[in-house]
Amino acid sequence: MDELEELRRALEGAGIRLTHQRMEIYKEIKSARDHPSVEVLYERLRPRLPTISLDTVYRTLTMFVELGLVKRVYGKDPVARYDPDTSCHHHMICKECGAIIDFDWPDVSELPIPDNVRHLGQVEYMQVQLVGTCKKCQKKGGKKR
Amino acid sequence: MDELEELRRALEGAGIRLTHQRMEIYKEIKSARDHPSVEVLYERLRPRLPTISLDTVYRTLTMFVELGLVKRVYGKDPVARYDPDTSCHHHMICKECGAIIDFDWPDVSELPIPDNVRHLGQVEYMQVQLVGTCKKCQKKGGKKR
DNA sequence: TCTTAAATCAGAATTTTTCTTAAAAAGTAA
DNA sequence: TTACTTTTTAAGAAAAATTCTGATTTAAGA
Repeated sequence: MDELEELRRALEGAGIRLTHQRMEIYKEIKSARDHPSVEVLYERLRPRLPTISLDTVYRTLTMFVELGLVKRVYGKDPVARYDPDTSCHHHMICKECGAIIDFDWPDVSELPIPDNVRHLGQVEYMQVQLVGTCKKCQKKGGKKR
Repeated sequence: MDELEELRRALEGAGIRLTHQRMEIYKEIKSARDHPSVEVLYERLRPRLPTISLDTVYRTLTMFVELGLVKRVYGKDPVARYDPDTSCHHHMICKECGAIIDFDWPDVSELPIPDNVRHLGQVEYMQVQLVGTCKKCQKKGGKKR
């Protein structure tokens, strides 16, 4: 089954055109496992799409977020990063290197949102963030970067 | 007991001077309940400290984060915001207006970090993010911002 | 194929954050 | 206090991230 089917349907449903750039950006983010920023995705796309503009990557990812195709997340810096996995999962964020690492925690994922939160508004999704130091940076020890 | 005692001790422990600006920034962030950005804090401080620079607010808050006096969080935008509450609690983030609202969820707060996460690194703290639409924006209905 | 609205590119503009440097303030010792 | 040393600050410049503007190109339906 075509991996672009989800994109095709989402765009059609919203009356948005399926362009070459959108397909390539979709493929790139959907195959990423490191929650890349726009800048990083842009650099990965350039070999294939030498004339693509940074702005197109920004606009397209914002659109993907609005369509629910990807999620926008933040790590240690004020830089938007994108997560192709829209299912319920969680993130470990490294304070040193900024890595964002996925993990599962069914005990939390399966809990219902408690009643005392209902009055805050309508919840779309829930995720846990663990902030700390990743294995790699622990080994390096001390402060880096 | 002096509300600035925590600041005094943290700075002393790190060999950092206690200045007028640091005291005022500390008092301002510690009394805030809306997770303000640097820009917002700066505007709140200006009436009292007309010559303070934005850069001082940035530097000081970064220092407070490193000392563990406050936490840095992100909501819907790529703008750093600061949380004076360093105890375990969670956030509801409104996609519309960007509000960050505190809530408690003891069932999660009291869970131990699961074993399959140990190998990811050392965890300093954990928090849940609920992303959705706050009560106020629900009432307004439709897209706003 | 033609038409037209939508999308893209390139560069400029904005916004957020950090850096540089000279001046001011804080701590120390006489 | 005064003189000396070091840290901190303010101001503006610089850098980084994101969004906007306007001309050109493209997708998709007639």
